[in-house]
Amino acid sequence: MKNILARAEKLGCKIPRIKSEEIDKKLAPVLRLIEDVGIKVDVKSLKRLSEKLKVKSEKLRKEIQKNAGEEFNVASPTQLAKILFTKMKLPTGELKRTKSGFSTGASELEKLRGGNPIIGKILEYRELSKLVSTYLEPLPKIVDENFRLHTHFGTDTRTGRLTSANPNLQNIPIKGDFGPEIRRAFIAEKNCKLISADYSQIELRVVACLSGDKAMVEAFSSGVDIHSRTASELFRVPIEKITNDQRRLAKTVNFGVIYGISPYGLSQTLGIARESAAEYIFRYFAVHGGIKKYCEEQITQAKKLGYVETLFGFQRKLPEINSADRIKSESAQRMAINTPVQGTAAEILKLALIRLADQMQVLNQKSKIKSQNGGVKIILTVHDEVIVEAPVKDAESVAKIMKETMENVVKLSVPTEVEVGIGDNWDETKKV
DNA sequence: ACAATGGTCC
DNA sequence: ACTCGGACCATTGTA
Repeated sequence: MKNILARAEKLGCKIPRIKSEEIDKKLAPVLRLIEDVGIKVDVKSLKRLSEKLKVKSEKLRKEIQKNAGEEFNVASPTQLAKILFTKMKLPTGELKRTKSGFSTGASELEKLRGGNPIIGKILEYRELSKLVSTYLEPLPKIVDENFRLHTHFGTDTRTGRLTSANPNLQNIPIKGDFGPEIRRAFIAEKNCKLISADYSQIELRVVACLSGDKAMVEAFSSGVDIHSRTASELFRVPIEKITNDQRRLAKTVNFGVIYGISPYGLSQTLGIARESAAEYIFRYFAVHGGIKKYCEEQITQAKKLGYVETLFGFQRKLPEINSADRIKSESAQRMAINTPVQGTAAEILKLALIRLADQMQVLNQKSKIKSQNGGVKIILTVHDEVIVEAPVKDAESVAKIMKETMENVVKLSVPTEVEVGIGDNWDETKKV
């Protein structure tokens, strides 16, 4: 059995000769610098939003209790379940169970929407209180004297990804009504811009590369929208006739592939029957034989050698793959599929960070940029994204350099496209 | 102090 | 008889 790097090179990839441990060693000082620089936050707007959402959520709490006809702790899943299912006798037919009773998780409550107006209010209450208690209240308390937040990165993950903690800046909201508003509070210093550069579909591109799947390599090389292409394959419809719903479903299937897809898992996230999910998977693998083969080979290797590895040699042991417990062995099988994908994508980003840090140092030594506003600085990274702060006048050229650098850090068998955006705040960098 | 539950991100 | 991968954090409720 050939290892993953040898296979990739046979497929035409140009991979720098560096091991994952070496990458992490070079990365350490880069991460330290990013942590020390930090990212500026508009504390006032966070506090303003916090107060606003607290008022809204308090109103909702009162309405919920009124509907329930009782004062109880809405934040307590046990008390909430008692109200919904014992007192109000809402239907529990299809609902998932927890150890103590019926689940009140969002995906379960979603099934009860329309059944009673209390459900929507609970979901909205949860959304608002989450934002307030996890982001809006804590973050302003931990900014430094320059209103900057300093995260702490870690490298001790099962796949080689980075972690971010105290605070975690890798799960700052982006969706919903208030996600963008929160991201608008992550701002550039005076006379500076934020530049965000993120790899487009990096994990799927890695799948294409590691598997050599012809249809997928062709899709990425031609530059079509990958989810629409998948939808066209699944529904056997020309790509121009794909509906939004079809594309959304195909997107979920594509993510499923990265995670080590199973009919049950896919049916859960799509909220469809297991049989339908199985049919989609069947169709997917009928078109993407190379990916099917990749999955099988990863499982075979894990069983034989006890581990799987990434393009740069990071290894993850998977002893449970030979377990008699099917739950455990199948879980290990999905890890065997996912770890090389997620891990390789992480390594690509790490290499990009190292190269970017080098380039920034060179840029800052060309005294022009240097003196003004402290020069160009990497201030955050979020799995497939790098955010830089740069003087306004340098923003355009820095953006170009970032795109160029990141796209060329490795040569996969498909293009590694990077999207860049410039703005006064994090949200703005994602627009246009 | 710790597990369970739930939720945010990529 | 039911898990789609990887993280961190808040709250509740039990120990």
